[in-house]
This record gives sequence, C-alpha cells and structure tokens, in this order.
Amino acid sequence: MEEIKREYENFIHEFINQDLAEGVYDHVQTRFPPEPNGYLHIGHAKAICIDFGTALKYGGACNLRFDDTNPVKEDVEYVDAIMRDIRWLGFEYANVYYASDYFDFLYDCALQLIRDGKAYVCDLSADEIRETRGTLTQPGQNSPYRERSAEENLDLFARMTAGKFENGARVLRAKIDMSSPNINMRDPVIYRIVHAAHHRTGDKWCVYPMYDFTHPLSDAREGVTHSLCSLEFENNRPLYNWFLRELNIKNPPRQIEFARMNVTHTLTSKRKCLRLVEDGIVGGWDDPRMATLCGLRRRGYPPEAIRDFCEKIGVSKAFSVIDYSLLEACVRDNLNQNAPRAMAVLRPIKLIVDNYPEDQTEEITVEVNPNRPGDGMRKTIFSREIFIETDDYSENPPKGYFRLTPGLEVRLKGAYIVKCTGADKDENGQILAVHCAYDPATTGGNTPDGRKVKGTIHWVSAQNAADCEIRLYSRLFLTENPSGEEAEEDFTVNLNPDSLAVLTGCKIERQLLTAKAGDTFQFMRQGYFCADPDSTGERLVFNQTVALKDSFAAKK
RNA sequence: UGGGGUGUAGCCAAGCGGUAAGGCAACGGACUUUGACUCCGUCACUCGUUGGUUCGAAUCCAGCCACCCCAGCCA
Repeated sequence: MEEIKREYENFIHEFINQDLAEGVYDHVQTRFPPEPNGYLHIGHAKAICIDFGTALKYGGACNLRFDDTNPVKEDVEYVDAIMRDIRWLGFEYANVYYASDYFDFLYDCALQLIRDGKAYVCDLSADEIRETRGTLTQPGQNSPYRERSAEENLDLFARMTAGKFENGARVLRAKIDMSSPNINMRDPVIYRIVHAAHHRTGDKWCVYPMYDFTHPLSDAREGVTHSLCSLEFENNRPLYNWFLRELNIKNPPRQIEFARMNVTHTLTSKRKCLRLVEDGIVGGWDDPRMATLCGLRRRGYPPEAIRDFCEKIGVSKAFSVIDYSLLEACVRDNLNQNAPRAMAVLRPIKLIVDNYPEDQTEEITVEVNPNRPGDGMRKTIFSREIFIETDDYSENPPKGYFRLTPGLEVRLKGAYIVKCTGADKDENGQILAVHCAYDPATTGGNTPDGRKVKGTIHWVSAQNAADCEIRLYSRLFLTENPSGEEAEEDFTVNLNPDSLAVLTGCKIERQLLTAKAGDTFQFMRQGYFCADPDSTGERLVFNQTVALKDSFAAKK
C-alpha cells in the first residue's frame, strides 16, 4: 500500500509538501473550475482526478467552481451535466461555487484598483488595442487613456456599468507594463461591456470580468491554497500573482501547472465536439463514440477504470499523447474483474445436435463471473438446435485449429462435448448448418473419462431467441486522424430472456455479454460489449475475442 | 523573432551526483470449460545534441537542436 502511494507522488505534491513544511499553508484546498460551455471529456478527467485527488491526499476540500464570466457562451445545460459527470466519476465536491456569485466582490476589487491608480478605462477599440499591444518582439505603446485620473476612471466605469455604452465601446484595463516581454502583462483588459443575459445573474450586469482577473480573486475568496491548472496558463501566472499582490490579498493561493492529457484517436476539442453535435453527426454529447464522460459512461466504461487510467498516466509537465490502448487496458482490467458474463453469437451458423431429442430442452448453469465465484451461477437453455460462431467451424482447418471440424470433438461451454459429423450445404457449397452428436456422459462439459478436449466454444439456443435492437459501433472513436475508423453500423440482435444472445449480421466474433431482451448495446472496439446503462441500469461487458482471433491469425 | 515551458524505449513515466523503477504495447513460453483471463520470461551499455566540471553525470554548467504556449474585449 505504501508503495502504491509513493508511486503517485509527483511534482505537485513536492510543491505542496514544501509549502506545508515551510508553513506557507497549514492545510490544502483545491478547486475544479470548468467553464459551463460544454461537456466534460476524458481530458477533464485527469484534471478532476488531480484536483480532487490532491485535496483527498492532504485531507483538504476540493470545490467545484463554475468559471462563468462569459455569458454569451455559457448555459445551465452544461452546469447540470458537469455536476452529474463529476459525481459519476466518483468525486464529491465540498461546495458548488460560481464565479458569478463574486461579481459584486470582483467589482469592488476593480474599484480598488482604479482608486489605487492601477486600472483605467480605455476608450480604444478592440482593433486599436491589438495594434498598440505590440508583437512578440516589439513592445506595446501606452494607451492615450492610460493616465486618466482615478475620478474620471471611476465615473467612466460607473457609466459602463450603468449600461451607458455599447458593447466594445470601452474596457477597464490593468495598468501594468506595455513593454513587458510577457504579453499578458501589457495592460490586460479586466472588464468588458457585454449586453447579454447571464444564465445566473440575468440582466443585472452588462460589464463582465475577464478570466485573468476573476480566477486569482475567486481562488483567494474561497480559500484555495493550490490552484492547479494546465500548462497553457503558465504565462498567466505572473498576472495571477499581480492581482493578488496589488490587492493585498493575504495568504494568496499558489498556481501550479501540469500538462493536460491527450489521448490518441480521441477528439476533445470543445469546438469540434460541439459541431459534431450540432451537425447531427453524433446523437448528442453522450453519444458512445464521443470522448465525453457521459459518452464513456454510455459506452459502459466504469468510472473506476477511468480513475485508474488517470493514476496510471501520472502527472508531469511533458507534453504527451497517451496511447488509447492504456485506457482500454484499464477498462478491460476492471471489466474482467467485475462484469457479469454471458454468451453471444455474432455471425451465427446453426449447429444441430442430431442425437439430442427434438422436443427436449434442459437448463444448464454457468458461472456469472469466473473471477468472482461469489456472484453465483446463471442459467441458460440447451436444445437440439443452437447457434455457434461461423468461424468456430472449419472444414479444412489450418494447423493448430482446435474448434469444430469434422470428426473432432469440441466442448460447448457449460453443456456437452460434441463431435462434428458434417454439414449441410446449398448448391453453391455454402454451409447451411453443421451437424454433430453429443456425448450424454459429458454433462456440464465435464469429461468423466479424463479425455482432453482442447477447444471450448460458446453457443446460444436457437429456440429461445427474441428480437431486439442493437446498435453496434465498429469503432468507438471519432478521430481527427483520417485513418481512424469511424463506422457505425446498426444490427439486429436476437436476445432471449435468459441472457443468451444471437447477434446477426455483424462482423465481430466471439463476444461474451450479459443481456436481457430489450437491452441496447454498444459494441466497443474489438474487445467488449456494453449494455447501455441508461436503458438497462446495469453495466455489462467483457470479452476477449478479437484479440484471440488476432493472435490466432498471427500464428498461421 | 521576445518571453514562458518541455525533451528518458513504440506510448506514458520514475529517477534529484554512485552506474536507467513501473505500466501500456510488442514478442516468446506455461496454464486454461472460450486461443480470453492468469502466470513466467524478453524488451534503453543509455537519457534531444555537443562540449565542460567530476574518481564518477540522465542528474551540475555552457552552447546548440526540436517541439509546445502567449500578440481574445475566450477560458
């Protein structure tokens, strides 16, 4: 246990440990500060795990704070979704705050800056401000309005606030240094006029504070000690500290940056995701192909697996793109341990057990999850006609093939040992059905005589199938990589009430899944199925297949 | 180009002057009532690069190279 803890030590903890040791802080408080302008995705999961995980590690609190300072982009739809997704991921926020709750406080701070001669109202247009900001190599020029008196600034700012001016007519700027090599310090805008209703404050305001001004002061007001954010804000840190210093904030929070997460084949750009939704390319933000947390949830990804993933990728400042296979490994690992099993047949072919009475059926039992004996057994029906995978029968098997082939035996999982006796074909040589004979002495697939049966295949009773719909995704990613597969295919599936399924018309073989008639499934890449928790309330899933097929193919 | 960052295996990532952890992927092999799972083994004489300091450098110093971020009245 101790070793595991040590493994997750990272540079953020080093900073915090030092702060604690030096008495800079006597506790730790963090925050997760999303802007409610979109859904949380896998990339946010890392930030959430770091923000909440760090608080947890030090016994402190982590609050959720909505950075809602730009009314034109934000919406309550997103705040609700964000809260839901964080809870689903498994984290409890101590409080929910909104930057908009601090508008009065922030306004007072702005007034203070003006009185102190550290902020001024600037009449330059957006274009003029850009032109006088200078470039990467050239310093900017002071605004002609930079030396206005505090009185004039106060009056102007009051009129801005009173709605006397149009959008963009004037802004409030911090008076710092137009020649700073850090462009963020060149008299940044801290308030702008936006005549738009805010999703929480309505029409109360028509001036809104900018991020750079809002963030440090919100952190300070909440008592945040360590403000963890991603690398692109490193350039903003001097500004973050400037506001705290100029406003004489005691016990100022400290900003620490870490590299954000990128995952191969995964699209996390808010803008692009929004377009996919708006253009109807996907069914919504929670479409299983989306990398949003709610999309992953509908894929059947357990939240524990996502947290495990975030721990495994570590925390550093190096720009990284994590291979998707790591995420999948975490999901597989979790599912393999916890998911109930079932048999399903994709691309079915009929297997007729000739010596089994036509009117007979019997109940067989199989473990729910071989890794968890405590989960008990499940029942399913065996009958004379069953479906098996087309690929599990071969007339001219390659070397090393140990599934069904004429003259040889194979075990039907949980049922009987059968020997293949031949197959029916149509005039074109297409196989219509495979025939076999079962050994009544091998109930449950046991071999009382001790004989070795190398192959075991899954199957499903042909009689008890009921129709239902299945949506099948041959690839769960939407990707920017043109070589990435994006196909979505719809299939019809037959499910019987006893957790046996026959899936017809799809390309994937050998799956294990749990199902009830009427369930909806998503196929998730090659490897596992998942029930849609929204429709069934239960997560299913797991399999092994394609990996099996691949390794088999590789051996040939 | 000014400033701020980052470079350790195919992908992440430890390492903090004493001779390159771990995970994913890959590849061998064993086991198996699903060829999955599980298990065992292999996988960096070398840390972007060139020099320097040192008995000793991935770790310290200098130069160079590559990539990322900043010129929103976005966050």
